[in-house]
Amino acid sequence: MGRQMTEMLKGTLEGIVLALLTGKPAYGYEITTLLRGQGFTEIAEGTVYALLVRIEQKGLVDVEKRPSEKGPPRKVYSLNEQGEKELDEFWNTWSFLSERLEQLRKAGK
Amino acid sequence: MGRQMTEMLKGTLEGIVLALLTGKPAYGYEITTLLRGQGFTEIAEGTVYALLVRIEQKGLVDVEKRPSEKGPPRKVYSLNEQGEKELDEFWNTWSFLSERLEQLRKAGK
DNA sequence: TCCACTACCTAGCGATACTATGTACCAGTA
DNA sequence: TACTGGTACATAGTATCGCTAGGTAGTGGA
Repeated sequence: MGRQMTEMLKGTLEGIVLALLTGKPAYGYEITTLLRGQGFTEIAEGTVYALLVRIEQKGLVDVEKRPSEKGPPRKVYSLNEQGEKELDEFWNTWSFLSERLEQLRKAGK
Repeated sequence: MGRQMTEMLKGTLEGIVLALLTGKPAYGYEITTLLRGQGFTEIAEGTVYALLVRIEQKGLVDVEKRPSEKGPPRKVYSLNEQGEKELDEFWNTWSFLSERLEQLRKAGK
């Protein structure tokens, strides 16, 4: 992963995962492959699991264990009310930053 | 500063400062007030100086010391060729992330 | 003399993504 | 049986970066 991308993902990756969970619960392995499918090809598996532990401890998601046909049981995460609130704030923060950066980009050329 | 914003600035603040420097050299105190003027009202002064040290050590900027009428001498930073290259990469990384997030936002509602 | 503004700098801290590695379950196959 | 590969989760250690909380120094005005 590029150094820039690694740093830029700090803070945004959590929002990305929360966004992925809106409406459709998912488990860690699934989230990793989802991210890879969306172009985040170099996200480390361990990064995702560590993030999931964090958002669970922050109380942003509910967890349910479900058996899998193909391996160890899955931990399915679903966004709860607090998680939705956090996601709202994330979009607000993102919008602010995004607008400032687009202005800067325009000004630059 | 909000926790989310603090984390999201990681990686982007460097790009923001490099963008501010395109075409118009500036010194640290000036950059801090510029940032404040653009809405980043809570950027800590120390953060800016530490960042400037970093981008200088990475060779992204040239530095020139100039006397000031109102205080200690200023260190004026100007973007060099390598800095412009880094800024290009920054915009690429930003664009990638930005597009993914806008897709996610659309999908979410 | 004291305060405010200008201007720069730094040590220590907290949060987060990455690296590297380990564990475990199952199916197919040689 | 033994091996391989895919599924699925977990974590210790590291590096980076922004913030906190100070400090130093020059100038001018109350």
